[in-house]
Amino acid sequence: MTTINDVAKVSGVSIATVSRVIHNKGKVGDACRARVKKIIEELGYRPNNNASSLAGNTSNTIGVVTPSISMSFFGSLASGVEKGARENNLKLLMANSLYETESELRAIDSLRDNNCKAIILHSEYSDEKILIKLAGEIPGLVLINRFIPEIANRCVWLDNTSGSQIATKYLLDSGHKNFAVITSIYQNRDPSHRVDGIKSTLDKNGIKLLENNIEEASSNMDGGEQAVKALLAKGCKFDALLAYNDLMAIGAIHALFDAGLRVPEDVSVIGFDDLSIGIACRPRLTTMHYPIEEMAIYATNLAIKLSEPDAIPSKQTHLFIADLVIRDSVKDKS
Amino acid sequence: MTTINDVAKVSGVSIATVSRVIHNKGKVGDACRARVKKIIEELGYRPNNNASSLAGNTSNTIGVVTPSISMSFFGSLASGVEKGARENNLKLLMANSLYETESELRAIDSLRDNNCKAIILHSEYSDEKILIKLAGEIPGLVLINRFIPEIANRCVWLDNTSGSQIATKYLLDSGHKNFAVITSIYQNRDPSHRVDGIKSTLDKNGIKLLENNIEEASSNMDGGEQAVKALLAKGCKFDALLAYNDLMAIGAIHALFDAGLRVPEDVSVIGFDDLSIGIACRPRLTTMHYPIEEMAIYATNLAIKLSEPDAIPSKQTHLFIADLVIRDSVKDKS
DNA sequence: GTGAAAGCGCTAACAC
DNA sequence: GTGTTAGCGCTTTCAC
Repeated sequence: MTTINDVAKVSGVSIATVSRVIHNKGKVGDACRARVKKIIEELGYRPNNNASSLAGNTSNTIGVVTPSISMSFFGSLASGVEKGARENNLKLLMANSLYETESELRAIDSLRDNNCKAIILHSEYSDEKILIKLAGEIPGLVLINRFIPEIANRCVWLDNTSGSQIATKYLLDSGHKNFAVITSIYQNRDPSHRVDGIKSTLDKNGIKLLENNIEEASSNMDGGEQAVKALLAKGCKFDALLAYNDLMAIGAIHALFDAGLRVPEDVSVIGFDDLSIGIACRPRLTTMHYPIEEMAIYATNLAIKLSEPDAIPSKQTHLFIADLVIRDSVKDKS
Repeated sequence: MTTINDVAKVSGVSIATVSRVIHNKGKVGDACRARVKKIIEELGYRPNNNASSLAGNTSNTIGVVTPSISMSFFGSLASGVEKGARENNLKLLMANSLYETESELRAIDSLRDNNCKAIILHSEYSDEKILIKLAGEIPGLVLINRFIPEIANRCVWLDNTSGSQIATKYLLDSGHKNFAVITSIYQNRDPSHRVDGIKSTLDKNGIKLLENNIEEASSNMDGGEQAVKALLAKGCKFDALLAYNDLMAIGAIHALFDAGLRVPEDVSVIGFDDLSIGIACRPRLTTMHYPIEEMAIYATNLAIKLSEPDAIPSKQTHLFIADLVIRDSVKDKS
């Protein structure tokens, strides 16, 4: 393995000079710089990141922790962080948190051990106190998809409420009158915000969403099917169905179809997230676009900025808005 | 930041002893070991990975490079590597290669700079020579989804030919007679092997697959739609359609449906890969399961083994077999 | 059993 | 402009 010493020796300069030309800083004579560059090239020298991280007390890695990278949504998230990292010439360290607070914490620790410059954390299960403490300890920590007022500036999140308001409004505008909602059994954060958005919009338009028309289930395709079956079994009548997310929406479409109902002719269905799976079903799913990749890139840049020693604290939070993707699962009755 | 020195000082021993208790090796008195452990706990000490990598000339990271982590298939791959890494107490470094040889190489280099112990590489665009050279330089390099005879032992791959043979056989056994194939415009490796498997199986059963019944397109949903439209436009008649992958298969189902053909009543469709998207369409897709996550875990363990200094070279290659997942897109006419 | 000490490859003062 | 040098936090040989 060729080291900075080898380069220095061959080029007949000191390692300090080599270091200077590598990082393009400090003063180096033009001829000297050119020669060293050439030697580096010839020798195929590449700096050892571990050594420079150790010596410089920084690292060129950024970490991301998500529950499970194999899920489409988190794949997009990771992809965004990777892009951001690449643009900033950083390496990406990844850890799965596996949907529970204990392993989530372990994942974060493992990234810290590697001296990550910044960490993007999608935390679902750790409570706010822990996260606030963590944020205090790690300057480059940014939360994605979660808002905690005390560390507002470290949060990159989506306005779920306005998202579902837009969806509801769209259904209303296209002439729907009887609404049903299928949502997650875990009525915390996102699910509850989305339901709130629906209720408030309906309220404003003089429509009361009956509790009977809300069904909770797992937030996946199966859950969607089950929820719709339950709704139907209760004798619930509706011409518009708002699903917590795309997975549930697709399950819902299947259940509706199995029950002899046509989408969107009999029932309009709208999802949330805009996963690529939304164009695999028929009708293609109308949904709210969750700009997760864009948010992840943003979060990455933010985290890098915050990790710098001269970062200026701010009270600004970083809120994104979902927008409507119109496809074929909603009928225009207006 | 608390270092090994702090721990040593507080426990009144040398750093050598602390290092010994951390790694559970070498001889340390019981009382001493217990005390040091306690102090480590109390101080919340965590070893600095960069320092130990540097000093020990190894690292605790494993790298994975795939074209694009946001695609479902590669998400599963990465997920497998992550699992393998976690089981071995390693961190995962990730890099996207973006579908071209130049950035693929850059990605690999960036992982090497970090002293990765092992690297799992899904390479589509680099040629064999480069990969063979790379394998020579990096003991812990394992290729996934690619077979290169010269470095057979470093390849974890799938038997695409047998996979499509199984699929074809299934269609034959269920009474289909008229076959059509939609495949990728890039007829290298996987796509051509899969087509080969189909042709040979058909041949053996006295059926000739007409060139006219093979259509090439992009290997995604749109490509699947286009290919089927082209087939239909040519006046091609078929009751069984083999798609290069699930994405194309789903596109095909849509195109068939749009043309007024029912799946599977009029045409049976079979995919390949077993992406989760296969249950989002109706009928649910019958397909070949590509055990990519399992393969990735296997590859990770292999790479770790190979990276060890006393690794024994072997001529064994690591071949996996796809198996049939029967759902609803194939009709039993037998 | 335990400690001293020599690096690992690099960065960043500081000196010239 | 360029070189010297003191570490960064750790592993590992070698003494005792």
